[in-house]
Amino acid sequence: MENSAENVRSQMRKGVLEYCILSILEKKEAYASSILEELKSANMIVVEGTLYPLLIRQKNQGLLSYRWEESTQGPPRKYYCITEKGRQQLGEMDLAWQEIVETIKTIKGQVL
Amino acid sequence: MENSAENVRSQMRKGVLEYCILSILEKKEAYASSILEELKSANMIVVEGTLYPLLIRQKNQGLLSYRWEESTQGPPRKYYCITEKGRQQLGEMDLAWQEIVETIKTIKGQVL
DNA sequence: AATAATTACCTTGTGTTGCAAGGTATTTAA
DNA sequence: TTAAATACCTTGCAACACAAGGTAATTATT
Repeated sequence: MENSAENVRSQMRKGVLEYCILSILEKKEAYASSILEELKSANMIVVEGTLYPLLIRQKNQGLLSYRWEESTQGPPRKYYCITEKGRQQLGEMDLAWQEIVETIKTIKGQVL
Repeated sequence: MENSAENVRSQMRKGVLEYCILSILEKKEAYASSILEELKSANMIVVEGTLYPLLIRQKNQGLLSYRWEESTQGPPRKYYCITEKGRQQLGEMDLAWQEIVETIKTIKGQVL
């Protein structure tokens, strides 16, 4: 019914993906395909059907803005850029992430 | 429409909660209310409506078993216990968690 | 004895998220 | 002119967390 190992990873990605996107865009603007590559090279497998709706959601929430840019090879690219509101959200996410990492450490206790 | 800071935490909990439950039950058997308390003391806020379906899901997947035990104060308690299959799943989750922590570090890059 | 408080269990309905599996449009190479 | 590559996007589904309810057993209070 499910590939256990892959399902485990998929579930853990939830909620962390938005954090990853904002973190990537904090450094420099990027378009969807390049974000996919950066995630892939960081070992986080994400598919288009996940990323596009996510970017649109974050744009609708005012966390991102975008501009079109012609490409020398292929169709135009939609470059996303983090907004001030996005930076604030990212700050909250940094805190939330650190808290969760600490929580897991606490629960795993002396085992780890 | 949403409390941003709390929503961020709620989303990040997704997928990690199952990991927390198995980790808690790895150490010793426990019943729902005591699991709630342990999570709370580790700073992870979870409500009953989240925990009960989760325990039932994990039991149905064969990751947990349970037994009833009378209580000296109140109704009987349902003590959950991790199974061998649960331990295997926990092993996969340990790996998945470490991978995600590494991934975030990679993405945050030299910033952190 | 009747009522309230406490402790423990559980369910239903809703919104969010990730994914599989599709699709459209532009440019370049064959 | 056809195919390949690149880039965009949508629809339908399943899993999850949560709010807001509810039931049942024991003990304390009136």
